[in-house]
Amino acid sequence: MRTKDEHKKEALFKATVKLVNEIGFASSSVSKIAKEAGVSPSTIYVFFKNKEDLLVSTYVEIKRNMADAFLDDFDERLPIRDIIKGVWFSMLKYISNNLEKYDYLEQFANSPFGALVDKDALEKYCNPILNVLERGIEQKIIKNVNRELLSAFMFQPIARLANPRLCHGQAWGEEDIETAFTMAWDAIKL
Amino acid sequence: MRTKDEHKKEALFKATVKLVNEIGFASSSVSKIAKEAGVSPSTIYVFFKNKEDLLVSTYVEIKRNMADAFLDDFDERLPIRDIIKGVWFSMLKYISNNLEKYDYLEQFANSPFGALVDKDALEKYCNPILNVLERGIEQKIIKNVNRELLSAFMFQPIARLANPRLCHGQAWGEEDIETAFTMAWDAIKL
Amino acid sequence: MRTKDEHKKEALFKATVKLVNEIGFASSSVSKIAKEAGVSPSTIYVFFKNKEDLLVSTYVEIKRNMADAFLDDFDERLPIRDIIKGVWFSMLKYISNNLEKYDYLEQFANSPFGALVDKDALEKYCNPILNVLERGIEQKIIKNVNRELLSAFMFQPIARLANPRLCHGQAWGEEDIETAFTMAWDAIKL
Amino acid sequence: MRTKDEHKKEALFKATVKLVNEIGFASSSVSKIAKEAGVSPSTIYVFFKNKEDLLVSTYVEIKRNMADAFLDDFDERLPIRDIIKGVWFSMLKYISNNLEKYDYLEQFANSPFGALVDKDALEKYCNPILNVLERGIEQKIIKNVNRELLSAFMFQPIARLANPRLCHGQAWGEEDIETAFTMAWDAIKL
DNA sequence: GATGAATGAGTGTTCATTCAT
DNA sequence: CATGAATGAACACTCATTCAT
Repeated sequence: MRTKDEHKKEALFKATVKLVNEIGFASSSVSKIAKEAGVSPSTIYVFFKNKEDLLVSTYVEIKRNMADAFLDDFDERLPIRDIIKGVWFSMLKYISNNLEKYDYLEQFANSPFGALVDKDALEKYCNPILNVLERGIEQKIIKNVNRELLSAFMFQPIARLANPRLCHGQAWGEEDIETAFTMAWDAIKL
Repeated sequence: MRTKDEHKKEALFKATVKLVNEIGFASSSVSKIAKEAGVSPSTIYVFFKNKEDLLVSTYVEIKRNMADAFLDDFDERLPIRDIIKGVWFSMLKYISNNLEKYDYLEQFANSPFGALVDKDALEKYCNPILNVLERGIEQKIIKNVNRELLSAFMFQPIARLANPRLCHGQAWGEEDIETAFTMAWDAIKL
Repeated sequence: MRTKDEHKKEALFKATVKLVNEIGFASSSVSKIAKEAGVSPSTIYVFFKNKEDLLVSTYVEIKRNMADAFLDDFDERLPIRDIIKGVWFSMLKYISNNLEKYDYLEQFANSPFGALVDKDALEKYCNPILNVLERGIEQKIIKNVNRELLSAFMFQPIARLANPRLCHGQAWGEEDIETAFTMAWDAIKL
Repeated sequence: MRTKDEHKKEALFKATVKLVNEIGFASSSVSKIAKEAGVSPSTIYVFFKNKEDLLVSTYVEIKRNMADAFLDDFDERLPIRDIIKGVWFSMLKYISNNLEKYDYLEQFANSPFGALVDKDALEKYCNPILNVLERGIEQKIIKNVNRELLSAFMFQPIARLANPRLCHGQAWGEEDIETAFTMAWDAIKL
């Protein structure tokens, strides 16, 4: 028997992300994705159970990839503000350098497929960051408020800043980013 | 016969929003929308040029409706912080009470259709708010930074807090909202 | 609006029967049937809910048609043997003249679709014949045995005689048919 | 290694019959049959030229098996009526005990595949029975009519009685079967 | 001998849209 | 104005079969 070609799976992930960016979730059909990936539509069903499986797998793949990047130079021994600043910059950098992937996440989450993923399983990737926030609260550095609020003010604005659709192609300089982090920190610091 | 027309158009807007919420953008076909609205599929083409026109019109309709609500009890003569707090609470209230419409906006914006709307035309609804921010900057109450940053930290977190998909059904009490606004204000205030 | 074209429904029935005869139940696809009927595949879904509905409707249509033919010159006042002989000849004649339809019935019945039809509803067409058999039993003309046995020996052989697949194209003369009925009658008569 | 082969071929016959019974001719795909038999789809092409060959071979296999059973306790020296009664009971018994196989035969015969089998080759299995009928005719015990008529009245009703689809699950007692044979004999006896 | 990878052709069905009324 | 009839194009998916191993 022939051996399974993992390049094809990779190509399918790539094609899916690219197409969803170009023509949107709704219009990204199986056959278009196949053509973009340079395989036959039926080949997709060798690697994935069905279209849903392809889309969800692509999502999970990106999420895992992203979580790795966020925690890349994560160093627990630094002062709390510095740790968070590190993560914050990692996020902005990753998103800026992977706009296609980020856009896929957004479109995926804002679709009925979003409900299909095991959120809790994915959230455990964020635990190291959440733990740092907890420590900050204990040390009276960070406001002791609902954790969702902390996340919302720390990380949500990044989504906007990184999204060229929302910020009409505004390019952010080093200075702006520094300023932005200061604002995020002002929001959550005690 | 004018009245009948407008009823049908209204019904089509409603049906579109409802369906997109229930089954998503991709699965919301013209005929399903027509059936939900209680009209024939071809009737849609009496009111709209095509499917795209229907979706975009629905979007614009909601945007206009929303902007009205945001500026409902807008009073320029109040202190700046109070004005902004008023708008901020209006937004959260509107979104909480109109989750279906809000969800439609999200799905629409995160799709290639988003690019079809005249953003500038819509943004002029926000001018009164932006003007208040300008005054705050002049009066050294608000940080003099890129305006996108101000918007991002003022309003982006609301999107997260109001979105039950992202905050798994967390219900926000009066206190939480008060806290959240404090954080937003901390972020932008000088 | 355009008015529904009943000719097309008729053409679809005809095409279905013809194709099932030529290439069999298993190979008769929706698109082939559409092409044979000279309509678009999607037009089928204007007249029928789905493929199953088309096949079942075709079956029921033939059954009704057939029952009418069987009872065509049914005359209750004749002697019992003559009534049955009349029906018997009608059946053989109808089947011989409508081999395509008969073949469709056989293929349909010998398929999982067969289970989908409301058998009892169809059997009521046969009630007049069954009633005659009952009278024959009361009058001690016909054997008083399980009714299924009577049907099996009266009518089942017809299926074989009329089926050219089973009788390799044997053509039946007047005499043969007369003989065959005698045999059927010998089987059930007391 | 011969043994392994034949196990797989046997398993494929079994799987084919089972699947055709459960989901019908049309839906019984090569890959489903392979899965049911516990082999790879491509393995089928080791044993059979193609799908058609598999289906036809299964048919012939059953036919051979069945003919053996029919002539199991065939004893030429008995009186003619007893010989025929013996065969008749063997048929009914075999069919009742092998409904799956019988159902396969029916579905197969009522399909264009039916035309592909060499009928004459199969019919030679029936020669011993036909010879008995000839002797019965010579001895003026059996009606001297077209041989097809004799077969039709002798054996066709069995198909009906044994087919639970046609006789809605009617269970036949010893007495009923005795009666049924009497009717068959009445039909053909002089 | 036996297999899983791979595919072009085909499946049943729904799509957005037009047309005649 | 409003509609149901009608369709070509597309949909997600499965098919029988071949091929490299």
